[in-house]
Amino acid sequence: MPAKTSGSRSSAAVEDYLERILELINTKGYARVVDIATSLRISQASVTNMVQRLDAEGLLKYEKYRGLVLTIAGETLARNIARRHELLSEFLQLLGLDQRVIDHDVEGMEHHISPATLRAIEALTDQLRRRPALLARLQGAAS
Amino acid sequence: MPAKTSGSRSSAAVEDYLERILELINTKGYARVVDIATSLRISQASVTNMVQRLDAEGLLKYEKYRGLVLTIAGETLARNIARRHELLSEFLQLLGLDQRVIDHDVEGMEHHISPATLRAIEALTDQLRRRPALLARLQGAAS
DNA sequence: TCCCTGATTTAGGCATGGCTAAGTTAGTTA
DNA sequence: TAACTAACTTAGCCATGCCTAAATCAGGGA
Ligand SMILES: [Mn+2]
Ligand SMILES: [Mn+2]
Ligand SMILES: [Mn+2]
Ligand SMILES: [Mn+2]
Repeated sequence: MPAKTSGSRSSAAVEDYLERILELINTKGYARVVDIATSLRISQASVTNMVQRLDAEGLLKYEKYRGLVLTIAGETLARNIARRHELLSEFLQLLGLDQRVIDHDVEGMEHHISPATLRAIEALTDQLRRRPALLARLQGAAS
Repeated sequence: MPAKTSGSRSSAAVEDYLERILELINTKGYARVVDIATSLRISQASVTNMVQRLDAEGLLKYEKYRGLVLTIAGETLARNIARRHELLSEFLQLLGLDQRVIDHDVEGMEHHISPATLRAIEALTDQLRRRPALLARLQGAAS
């Protein structure tokens, strides 16, 4: 595994971990292995493994048996994926989709949205919010 | 590897292979290992491997050193993913995004769109086509 | 018919990201 | 302070997919 200065793109798994870790820190103040595992519905062993990898990649600081904190790089990535999640979710909510469907689809789609696409969907969402009539016409297709 | 009667969800890789195979068959009448490899930019060895797996899963019929044909199940899946690709692509084109960005994002997103979301985006696309004014207001954010 | 060569397959590896089972650690509690 | 236990780590596996290098096959030309 190279030193990973800044080049390599993050995988969907890495993004999901960082997103969840940030969320846990924001809601309960810390993110322990067991919390992350429960939240992502994977084993504690898998979390330990990934956390050690994220530490090696400089996305968080980890002390064995103790705890972890995101680095600036890690928090930046986490906020970025969180934003994609949030925006996509709002967009699909506007279309009247069932929240379970939204949660499922967004969790996958969020990893494949480039900045330009994100901006475009954001702009569209803004416009749609001002056009309830148009949105009403969409409801027939929802969920 | 279980018999795979019908239950297990297809992976993104499987969907990409099937989509490309169908496209090759539609454009040049057949899909050879070398064509699939070139088209997906992966090695011929990887294609042979996957093709044998798809045969085992009943998604296509494969004769070693000869050729392959999609089964009904395989063609159904292929048409399904092709449709998701097409629809997402049209939607993003409407938003004025650069085609390279679209191709890249769609290739990833298409694997995470459930039927309900697909219908909703389809309905939205239909409505947007009739509202050039609204779309014009979006162009500032594009690519 | 025999050979050449492009197409294909096989063999062996590697990275990612999961899992279970079996220890280890450390904070709480008696 | 000694032990209990929840949290954590380690060890060893597995599936998915992709790779390169080394065979093998098969169709067309000499
Ligand atoms: Mn996700
Ligand atoms: Mn997410
Ligand atoms: Mn794809
Ligand atoms: Mn596609």
